[in-house]
Amino acid sequence: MTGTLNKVMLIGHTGDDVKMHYFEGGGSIGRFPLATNESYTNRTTGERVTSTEWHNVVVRNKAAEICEKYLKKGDKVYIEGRIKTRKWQDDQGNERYQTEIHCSEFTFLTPKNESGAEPSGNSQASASKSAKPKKDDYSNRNETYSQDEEEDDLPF
Amino acid sequence: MTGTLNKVMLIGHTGDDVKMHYFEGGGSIGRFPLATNESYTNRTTGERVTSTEWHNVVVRNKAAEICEKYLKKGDKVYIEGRIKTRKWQDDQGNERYQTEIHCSEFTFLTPKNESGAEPSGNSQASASKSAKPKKDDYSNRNETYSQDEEEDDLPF
Amino acid sequence: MTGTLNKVMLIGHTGDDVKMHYFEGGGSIGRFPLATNESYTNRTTGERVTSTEWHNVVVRNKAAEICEKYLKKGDKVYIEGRIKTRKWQDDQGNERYQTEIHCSEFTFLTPKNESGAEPSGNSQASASKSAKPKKDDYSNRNETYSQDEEEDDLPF
Amino acid sequence: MTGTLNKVMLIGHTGDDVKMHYFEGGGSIGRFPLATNESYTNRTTGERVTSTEWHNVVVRNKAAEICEKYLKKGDKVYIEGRIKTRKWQDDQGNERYQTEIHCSEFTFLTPKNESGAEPSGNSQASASKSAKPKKDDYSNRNETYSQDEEEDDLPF
DNA sequence: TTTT
DNA sequence: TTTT
Repeated sequence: MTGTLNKVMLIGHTGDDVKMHYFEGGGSIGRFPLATNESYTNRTTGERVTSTEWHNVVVRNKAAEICEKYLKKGDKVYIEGRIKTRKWQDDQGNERYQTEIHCSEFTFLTPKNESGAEPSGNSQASASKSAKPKKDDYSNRNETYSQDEEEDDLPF
Repeated sequence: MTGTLNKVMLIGHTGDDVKMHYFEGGGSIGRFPLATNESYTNRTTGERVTSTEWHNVVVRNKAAEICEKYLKKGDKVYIEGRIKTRKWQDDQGNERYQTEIHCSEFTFLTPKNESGAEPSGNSQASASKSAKPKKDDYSNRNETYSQDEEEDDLPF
Repeated sequence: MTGTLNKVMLIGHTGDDVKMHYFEGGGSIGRFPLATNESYTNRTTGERVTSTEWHNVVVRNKAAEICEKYLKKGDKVYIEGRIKTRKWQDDQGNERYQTEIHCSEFTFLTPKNESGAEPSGNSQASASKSAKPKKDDYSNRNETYSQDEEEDDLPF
Repeated sequence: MTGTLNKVMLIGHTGDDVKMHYFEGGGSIGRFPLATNESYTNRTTGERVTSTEWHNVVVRNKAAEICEKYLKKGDKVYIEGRIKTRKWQDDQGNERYQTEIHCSEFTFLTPKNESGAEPSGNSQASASKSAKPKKDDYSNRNETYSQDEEEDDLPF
């Protein structure tokens, strides 16, 4: 609302497989860590320094299921979404914050035959069979997936 | 390094003035909170829900000084940068994390005469006087500022 | 398809009102020019040079109608979309190309009371009345609008 | 100037090698075509349609040389830059327009050993030898390159 | 702590 | 054709 923008674009490698969590109403979310790298030259020492930044990526519903199915640890992926910081309490009662990337769009960048684990069967089969595929039909692994932002209102 | 991308683009309103911190070597950083808003309709209740996301923006050196000078609490601004999560220890010795947006580019979006506080003097004066302005000369408030990413290697 | 990305993000001022075109099947498109500005210092002369870039923005259906209603000549707006180059033939039979920005998301950045022309009536009224607003209900001018990318397959 | 934004982000495959052009003063530009793909389902026929969009990418100076050296036809690359439409006259005296993507940043996405043609020698050698590498030293193919936007004022 |  |  009110003319603001909250947009994140990442290209990185996943640090783990997608961990799914299913809700009672039928919704689901998937989570996985994504690493991006920075490298720069330290001005005083002239040394090349590399550092890794880890992002907590969150995907929902159909998109989560697609990621769980096709995205394997170590794969390269483009992620678009927004930043969301969740507040929680640790066991000492302290307020803690966790910043997450809520993903609205993604594109797999690891070539199909190089992915850590490959789904069996042909992921491209279904599209030609269905005259009017639903919006969340994801028949082709090699496609940009765009999450329908309004498809749910899960409490997170 | 290795073909990754870590990019954030925000349009929001600042929640406070820029707080500066100066280092001994001459470097400086500025920090300010930036609010973005989300609004969606709760599917079950049909209610319109609005929520605010707060981002910790960090700017460095010359860019920090420009923001301190021209950016006032409540102003609208476009921020581009990267996500960086800093680790720190609280007084109980727990590891804590703080996610920041390290700004590399910004554009003021609040019209000049509407800004909360206006700098005295003419911010456009210097450019025409100097035949070869330095890269970090920011003579015009109404310009996109692009931080020279390699200009320092401050320990943050 | 195949893991590509085609993304444009613009903040600029509209050079004209939105021109609508209605199709027989009920679809519509709107077009308007958007100006972005660049300014840099000529290295040899030390002069400050300003240049304007004009973008041909194309919006469709409901989004087009919202833009037509609320976006006036001179307004500032954030536009997100993709680049599309259309081929056409001029009257001498030459192949010509026109590059357009097909808009999928936008956010008005001109404060409500400053817009060139204001719609009469309260644009915020409808949301609270309808328990389950349709996705393309745009009851609030001050909101990011996200076009449903798959809602049509118009031949352009 | 004046708080505008002109940003393009592409991930695509190059359609050709980089064509270089050298200026007398020492500057250079490189040009290459970049393909992005779109695929959607035609609503009436239910058919899967794929279309390719070609972008004219322009890089300058050091960045151009790096692209010429490391980027081969068919490689996947991330390109960031701005849209610029050039006006020219055809031989019939008609005004023609050509839209280009002026690249300010890029990241190679094709794994090193898969690129069409590999540079001989070790592209990582130079950094460790020089204590204070120049900003435009590009010792590592696997890095995001950020063009110094103000390094020249070529007339294009 | 912002804004509409 | 916009804006500052």
